[in-house]
Parts: sequence; structure tokens; C-alpha cells
Amino acid sequence: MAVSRPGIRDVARLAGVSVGTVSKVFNPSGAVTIRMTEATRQRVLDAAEQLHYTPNYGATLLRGQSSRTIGFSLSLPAEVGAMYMSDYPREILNGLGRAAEAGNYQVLLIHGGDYRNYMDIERIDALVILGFRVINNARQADMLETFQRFNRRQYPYVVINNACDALPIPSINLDNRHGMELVAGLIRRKGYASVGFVGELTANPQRHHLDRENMLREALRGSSTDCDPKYSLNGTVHGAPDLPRVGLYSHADGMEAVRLLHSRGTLPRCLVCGNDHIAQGVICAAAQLGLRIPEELAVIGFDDLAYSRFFNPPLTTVCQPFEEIGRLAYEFVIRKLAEPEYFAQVEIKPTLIERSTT
Amino acid sequence: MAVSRPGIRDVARLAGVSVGTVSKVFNPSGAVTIRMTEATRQRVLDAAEQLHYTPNYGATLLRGQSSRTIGFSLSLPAEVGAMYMSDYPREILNGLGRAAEAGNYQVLLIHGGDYRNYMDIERIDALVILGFRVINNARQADMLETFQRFNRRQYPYVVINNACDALPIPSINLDNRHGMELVAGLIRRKGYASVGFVGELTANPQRHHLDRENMLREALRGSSTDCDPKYSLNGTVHGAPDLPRVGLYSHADGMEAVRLLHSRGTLPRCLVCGNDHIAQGVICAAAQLGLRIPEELAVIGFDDLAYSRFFNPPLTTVCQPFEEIGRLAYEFVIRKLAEPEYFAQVEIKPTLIERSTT
DNA sequence: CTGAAAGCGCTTACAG
DNA sequence: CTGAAAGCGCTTACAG
Repeated sequence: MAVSRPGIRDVARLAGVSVGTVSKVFNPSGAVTIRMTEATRQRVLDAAEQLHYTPNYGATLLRGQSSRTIGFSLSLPAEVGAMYMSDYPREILNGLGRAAEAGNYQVLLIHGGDYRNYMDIERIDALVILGFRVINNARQADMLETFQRFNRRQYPYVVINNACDALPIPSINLDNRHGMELVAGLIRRKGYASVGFVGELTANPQRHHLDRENMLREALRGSSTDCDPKYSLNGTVHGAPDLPRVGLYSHADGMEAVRLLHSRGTLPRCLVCGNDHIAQGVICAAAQLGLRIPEELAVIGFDDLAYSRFFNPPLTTVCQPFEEIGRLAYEFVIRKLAEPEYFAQVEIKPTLIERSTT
Repeated sequence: MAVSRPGIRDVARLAGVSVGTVSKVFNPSGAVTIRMTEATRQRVLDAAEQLHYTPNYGATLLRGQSSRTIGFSLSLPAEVGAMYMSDYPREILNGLGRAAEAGNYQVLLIHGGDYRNYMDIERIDALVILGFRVINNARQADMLETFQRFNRRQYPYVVINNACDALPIPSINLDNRHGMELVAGLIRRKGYASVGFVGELTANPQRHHLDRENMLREALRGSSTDCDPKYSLNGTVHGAPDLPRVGLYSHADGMEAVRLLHSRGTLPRCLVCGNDHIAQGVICAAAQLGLRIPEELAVIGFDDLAYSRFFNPPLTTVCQPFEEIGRLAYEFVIRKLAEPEYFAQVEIKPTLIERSTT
């Protein structure tokens, strides 16, 4: 980096044009209304090539109005560690990344609490935050204050999985209730006699697991299916180890849940799982116990990860369109960039994918 | 962004100090040797807080020497699409990201061919490239030229899975041969009568699958195991569809391979798979055919993804320490940043994890 | 299109 | 520590 690099004046000198012209060549969408012939443009490009000139990013950023960068923040609770991308954040990122690429934006991964000031310093134009809703989040008060500030300044940001109920924030949320209604419909059709729900076996689980369990129970109201709580394990479980969170994976929770329910004699006919990781653990443990799926135990997941169709057996699950969600997040902030008053809370409808575990 | 934001002079005025002092507070490791009392520092911080001042990133970048940003590039071939992060890149990114976070660096995801000039424009301090070696890579010549330029300028970069044989480039590579020797050792111990290899069923597969098949065959030389090519499917397969690459997933290749080998009557006693995705597909298809694993068909994977231990049955596989590789990549470029002459080609030894598919 | 210049918001060297 | 200033490498407004 110590090497003295050519500047815009060097290129201008070599090409025999003014610096304004060079600037315009490298900044065609800028405010300056210089018009030039293709021959002039080519002469500038040739000179730049010859000198190995590239515009300095810091200077461009300082003078220009855009960093052409979108931040992506995993606002994880402290116990997970600030940087841990599991399967579904990765799929959202793929959708966001491809949309950004098409729009000539880059994606900056932002660790930990840093996301709070990247727009202040103009390092990013917009921010996509992936919410992570747990029962006890030490960062809740801090997030509330941050989002209030963002709103006051009309920053272009959006939260996927709204993690802040106390405030109306721009967000993209999955309609969990609709998802559980689809699941309940399947259970009624199949006529399973009993149903349980498996979430995370920890005192501080993600809230959507608790929500989904409640919504499932409500959707099954009036049916002949037995939903007694004894069939379910979700959150703090007496007699179960509080499983340490390893990254964002929860396969082990599914395995442990099956073992516990089985040993207690309360394994239901069908287990609905808070996500596909848990379902994979459930299938793994059930197979080890010699249970046939779906004849003796039906399993329903939630998420439809890229590889859930290759489970043994292939998983029946609720499909979240993750890449689509990533793309929508991109479009959301781009629109907000153009319309400072724009506000929305987008709701996404999941679908049900029936495979071989039901 | 139209709002006029407070500058360093505003803070200096309010705190009753010089701009140099403010700069030093926000830039403690800078070259200037201003010393101040804790009381002065606190006064500056209070003034900044009151004005909601944050240093402008563009100006800092222009004047300073570091962007404190490391680029991460997935140099995928065009047919995959420029932005597609599958399982193992994600795990490498997690390792890189956490190391970067600890070192106060950010990670910028770089799409497509852009990685070629991000160091030129000083947008990033260093670059980690994840190589993707296919038989025919249209970008090969371009990569060669790029790496030559990087070497000439002593840029801090490192390639994980060296994708450019024609040039000595700083790299971190897995010792595939060692991995396949471990696999061969297991096969000898188990005494499997016949062994095949399943890679990607496409005319343009990843080279490491072909390498691994060859290395396996060499490692089994002299054993009683039958390695006849009829048991293997890797690359172009006559009679098989050329499976379109969906992202970087290859589960479908594993499924298709089992169906084909089975219908031809050449399913071996043990299938070694080019990666765990293929292994998952193999298990899924074998179960559908009613084959018992491992009694009738043994399966060995490669990678040890985070969830391979939860396959049904849990997968025996060669373990790549992906997060460790990400961390090593970080340390590599940080060292190169400090020692411009530093060069290395690091080799990583995989280990064998025996679970229930053998 | 040119050419000379202001200024973005910082860091740093300098004289005190 | 202060205070005034140069300068990083650009973009842009201005007069021609």
C-alpha cells in the first residue's frame, strides 16, 4: 500500500483531457453534465489502463453520495456469539446477495452490535437486519433505542423477523399462524390421534417456537387430535438437560426430545417440529429407537431447507421462501432509499410441502 | 443523508479543544503523539455524544491507511451464478468472520469478478478467495493474470483450495490424499468386497472429486477390494442425465447415481462420496430402494458438515476443519499485512470420523 | 468539452 | 496540549 498510486490528474494528463472528463468517465451517473465523444471516452479508458488507475474508494465515498453497499446484520444474542450464520440466514443472504449483485450493490457483513452506527458514518447506504427473537434478550432495550433513532432519521433499513414488538418497525415477517393452520389441516386429514410439538430445550428459546406451538394448538381446536402438553417439549423442560446452543443448530434438541418422550411413554403419533434441524434430530433419534416413519411416528418440520427433501425419509415441512425474502429485503431498502417516507410491514405466506414423513 | 451532520470541528468547538485532540480521541492508534488527560478525553466523548457525532468513514478511509475490512470472494464459475454460498463456504466464512471480529475487522462479501480490483481501490486491506476448481473454467486465464498482478504488488491475499496450478500462489489446501488414505484404511479394516466412488454427474465437475477418486484407487492398490470402474460414477456418465447444478448442491447426483448403479446391477458393497451432500442423496435413494445401511451398502462421505452426524444413519465421513480453515485464512492475510514478503502454501490434514454408515 | 478552483471531513506535521 | 494549515483524491459548480 506504500506504493504511490496514480491519481485522476495523471490520467487526465496522459489522455490530454481535464480531470472533470476523467471523473465523468468513471462516474457516468454523476451530476456533472459533461458530454463527450466515444473516442474521448476510449482515450481516457486507455490512459487509465496504461497507468493501472482505479478511483480511490475513500475519496469517492467522501465526495459521492453512495457507498453502493448494503449492510447485513445477524443481531444474535450474546450467548450465540456475534458471528454465526446457520442455514436459513445463509439462504436469505443468497437471495439478498444476488439481488444486490444485479443492482450493483455489495453486501457488508456486520458483526455484533456494530450495525447501530454504520449508516451514521455513511459506510453503508442501507441495512438489512435478521431478527432473532428469544425470550430474554439482553439487547432488547438497546435495540429499541437504535430503531427509534433509525426511524427518526428515516434510515433505509428493514428487519426480517421483527424482533421488537414495542415499536412499529419496517419489517418482513412470516405468517406463522398460516403455517400452523396448514399443518393442522394436514394432521386432520391424516387423522393422527395425538400430536406434540418439539422446540428448543433451553430456558431461553426462540420465541417463534413458542408461538408456533400455541398457534398449532389453536388451529387444532375442535379436532379429534389429542394435543395434551405431555406430548410436547419446548423451552425449559424438567428432567431434560438445558442444551447449550451450538451456533444456531438445534438438531440435538430434537434427538433429546424423542428420547425423553419415549422414555416417559408420551411419544405422540405425530411430532411437529419448530424447524427442520429439530426434525432431522427427531428422525435420527426415532430411527435409532427402531420407530418406523411415518407408520409409527409422523414428523413435520418448519423451514424447508435446501436439503430437507433429501432427508431419510424426505421431510414434510412448512416452506419459507428464504431467497425470496432476501430479495424482498433488498427491494424494500432500495425503495426506501428513493422514497424516504416509505414504510411497510410485509407479511409472507408459507406453503406446505408434503413428502414422506407424514 | 441530506441532513447536515456534525463534523470534527463542531465537536472540537463544543468540547473547547482543538480538532487534533478530537481526532486523537477517535483514532488512538494514529501517528500523532498528542497526550491528554482522561478528563479531556471524556469531555470530547461527551461533546461527540451530545452532537451525535461519528467520524465520516469516507474521510477516515481517504486519510487513514486501513479500511479494516477483509474481502471474501466466492470465485464461482459463471454457470453457478456469482453469489451462491453453500454449506462449506458458509462454515469457512463463520471461522473467518469470528476471527475478523476478534481482530476488529469487517468482512465484505465480494460478488463475481469484482474481487480483482477491491484491493487496488483500497476498499479492502486483504482478500480471502475460496477457489472452485472445475474441469473447464472459463475464467482460468483471467484468474492467472489477476494472481500474477496480486503477486507483483505483494497484496495480502490467500486462496483456499488453490484453483490455479500454473502459478505458485499463497494458499490453504486440504490434503485430499491423506483423506483418501484414511478412507482406504477403513475399507481394508471392514473388508468390503467392492468399492465405488460417486462424484458429480456432469461434464464439468469439480476437480477434487476426480482427484479423490484417483487417490482412493491408488490407496487401495494391493488390497482385496474390487475397485472396478463399473462401480463408480463421476463426471460425464453415459446414460445418465447431465444434472444441472443447482447452486452448489449435489444431493441429486447422489440419488441419481444409486438408481443408475442399482439398475445396472453394479452397486458395490461400499460407496465413497465426493462430499456429504452426495452422501445424503445416496442414503436417501438407497433407503427408497429398501437397502439396509450399512449391512447391505456402506456409505462414506467427505467434509463432515455440521449436520452430517444427524443423518439417518449418522454419516461416516472425512472431516475438514472448515472453521479452522477460515481462521487460518484470517491469520494468513494479517501476517502478510505485517510482513510483505510472507509467502506460504499451507496444507491441512483431514481426519476420519466413523459413525453408523460403515 | 477545458481549466482552475472549492470543498467533502478527516489526519498529520508544525510551530508554539 | 493549541491553532492554523496542508493535503488525502476525488466530485462538482463555474466561467469560458
